[in-house]
Amino acid sequence: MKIDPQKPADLSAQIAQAIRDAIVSGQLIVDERLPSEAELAEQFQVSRPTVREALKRLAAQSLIRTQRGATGGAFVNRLSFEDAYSQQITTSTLLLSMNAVRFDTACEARYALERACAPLSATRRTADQLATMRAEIFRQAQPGLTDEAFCASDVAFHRALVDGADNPVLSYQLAGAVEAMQPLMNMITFTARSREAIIAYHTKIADALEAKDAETVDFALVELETYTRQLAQDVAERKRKPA
Amino acid sequence: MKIDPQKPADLSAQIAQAIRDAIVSGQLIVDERLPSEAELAEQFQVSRPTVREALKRLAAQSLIRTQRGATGGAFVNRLSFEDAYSQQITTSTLLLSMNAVRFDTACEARYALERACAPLSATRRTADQLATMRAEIFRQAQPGLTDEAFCASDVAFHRALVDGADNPVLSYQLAGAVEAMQPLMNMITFTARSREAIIAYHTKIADALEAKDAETVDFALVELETYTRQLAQDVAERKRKPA
DNA sequence: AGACTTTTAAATGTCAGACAAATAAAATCT
DNA sequence: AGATTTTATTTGTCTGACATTTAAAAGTCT
Repeated sequence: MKIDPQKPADLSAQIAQAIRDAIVSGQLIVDERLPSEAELAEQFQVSRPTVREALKRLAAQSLIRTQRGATGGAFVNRLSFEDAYSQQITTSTLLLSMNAVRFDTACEARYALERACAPLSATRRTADQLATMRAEIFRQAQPGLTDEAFCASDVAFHRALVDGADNPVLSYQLAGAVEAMQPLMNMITFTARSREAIIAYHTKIADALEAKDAETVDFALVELETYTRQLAQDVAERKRKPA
Repeated sequence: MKIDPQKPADLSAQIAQAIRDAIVSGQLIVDERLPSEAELAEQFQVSRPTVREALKRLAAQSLIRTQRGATGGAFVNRLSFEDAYSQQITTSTLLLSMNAVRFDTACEARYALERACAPLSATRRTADQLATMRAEIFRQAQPGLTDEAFCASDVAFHRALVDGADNPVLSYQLAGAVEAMQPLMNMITFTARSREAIIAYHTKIADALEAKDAETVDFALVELETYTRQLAQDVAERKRKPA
């Protein structure tokens, strides 16, 4: 891990990469303490600020955590699913907004992934997750709900569906896909009638999950996808011809 | 974005979060230049090293890029799919290795997601992607191939399948799931017979994709998943009773 | 002796000021 | 006009210092 040729790029980036490699390859294990900043500076033959910049890079990825005080230092962090979620959501959101991904593309991806969860969810969903879905459906039916609140509730509903698969890896992967769609969905204005339609689909999904009927869940998801894409298309067309 | 109460945590983390929020919310747009480090230091009433640590955090997430020289500075980066891939692979790999996710869980997630791509891939795969899959199958049949090389080729094969869906969002989401599995797969020793079996499944998948037969692709993937999980189970049992 | 308080040492967090290197625009020269 | 040199700006790095936090060691009192 000591390797550090002084030729090409930023020293702090090189040092960060060296430590990152050591973590990923397992040379540094969880909760192990890194040498102090002064020691690392000596080891890499750089100054302490440079080492610190490298450590901050790693901290930004939740690969290490730092602690002050006598027994403090930088420790290899056990990456939690929660940390991974939030990073993924940030990344996915930016990816979608910065690359001008078409609504259809994002929508297709989201529902393809969600349908992958559905059969598992139909088998494993807990009563608790079912209750969450019912509660969100109830919330969505409230009059006077803003469009944004409606979307947030929609995300919570689908999140419960995904978590029903009882597979943390799947939940992690899908958190990005579902939540990153929210800003795009927020561009849609939901009329009372369209809300009613969406709630009907949600109810159908919840009912089918309760009955552990995977096929019906899948069918309802396809319908919901079609309907959502139609809504977005209408909005786009109305924008083109505003009068 | 100027807000910065000096109460709780590290200043550099706060500053990074403030700038990150400005980017995510769209206040700072792609390719826009941030104020110079000296100006930021003045603006936030901190020293330049503190600002630099904050910027390094953002650089670690590929949110900004820096450039030296007269017209240099820190610029809001257009997050590329490629950057997002590599970040996701690092995160997923660590998540799997650090949290001792069971092989079955990861495997289930991977194949669930891959099956989500399959119908799209059956419709849209290009001749080029098909050729890649054939080439990887050919490589997998070479005698004297190490287990690691076999796994790497396996990843490349499945990667081509996923890319066949022609949906960058899906490709991005699945890159992590597929590639992060590789270290786990590397723990399996592939006998000549098991390689033969896997190659047979791969061939079946490629044939079905060529024929645009989504149903057969799905069926073959299920078979491959079952077989892979059986292999892993055998390895685990042999470890328990080594004699 | 045991419990409490004080001191001390080690570590990260922050600051100030300086110089090096890169880079493009401005100024200068041929 | 074109090529060259100068200059200014900005990031990258270094040195040295002080502040803050924290736990262990030392000391004190009952």
